[in-house]
Amino acid sequence: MGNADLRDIAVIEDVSFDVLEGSVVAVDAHNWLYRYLTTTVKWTNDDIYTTADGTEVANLVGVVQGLPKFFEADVTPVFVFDGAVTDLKDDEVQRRREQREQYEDQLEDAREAGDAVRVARLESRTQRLTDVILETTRELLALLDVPTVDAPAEGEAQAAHMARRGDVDYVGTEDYDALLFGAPFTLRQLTSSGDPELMDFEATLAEHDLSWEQLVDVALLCGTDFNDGVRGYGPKTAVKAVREHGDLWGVSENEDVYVENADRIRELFLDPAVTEEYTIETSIDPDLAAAREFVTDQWAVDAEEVARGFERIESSVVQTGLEDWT
DNA sequence: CGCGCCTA
DNA sequence: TAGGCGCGG
Repeated sequence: MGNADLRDIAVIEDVSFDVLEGSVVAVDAHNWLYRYLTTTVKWTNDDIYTTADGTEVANLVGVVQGLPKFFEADVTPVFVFDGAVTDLKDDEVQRRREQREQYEDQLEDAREAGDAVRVARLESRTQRLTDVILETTRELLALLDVPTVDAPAEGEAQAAHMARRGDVDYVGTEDYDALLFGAPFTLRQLTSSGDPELMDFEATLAEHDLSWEQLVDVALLCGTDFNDGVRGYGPKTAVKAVREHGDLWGVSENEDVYVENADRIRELFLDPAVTEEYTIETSIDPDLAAAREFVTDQWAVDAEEVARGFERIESSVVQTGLEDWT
């Protein structure tokens, strides 16, 4: 079920944060948040991020700690939020829900058995983006004057569309799917401490002598978020087959393979629901006092947890502003 | 080369 | 979740 197969096909290089200076990145908000909640927060005490009534607000800490990385590199993030899920995605959502319930059962067992390592591992999988998390993230970003865009459907598709139009320079997501949505340049590992990876769409097509449509067909054979791959087809065989037979239909006729919903999934990647009704304001003027009040008073996050993050936001945004005026 | 299993 | 290893085709 390999999305990771795409990694073998993609042309990826390490870049330094310096080269991103002055650029705009359309960040897949759900992907970024999920990443933050499962990596950063996992190692720390849950209680810090939970309000008195048990509401999880670790996302607020994640936003405050995660934004300085962008600002200090003089990179403007645009957070793109998912809209409605497609029918196909519903299946996937359902599948994940079932899997999550399974994990939660296992988590119970592990807790009872006192297996701390297992508990930590399972906890990272049962994280989820609640309505409260999404809503409070939006509110905090608004207070910090960070631009957001609401996608009609897939946030990743919307981000890719914005990049294709030239309204942003990069898509930011861990997901290799961005390549299938035709995002020209995708940045991975924006949440981790090391250098980001840059995935190059045109270079990927050129490397394998494929068109965009053919690349999607290759992915359909290997497997995507929306379909299981065809048994026996990995990156190498799939590329070879598509090039030999032109497209998925050619492969189907000649090699007796069948991909369910192929035409719908193809369309999902090649012509997804996106909007051009958005504005991206790159000069950021955060209301830090209001943001602090929101996080530490309204949501009762320990002020010490976010003090350093707010300081970094304050100094980096002020510096950026000064640079802009010179 | 693909895949499943395992470990970090 | 990614990367390495050994099997089987």
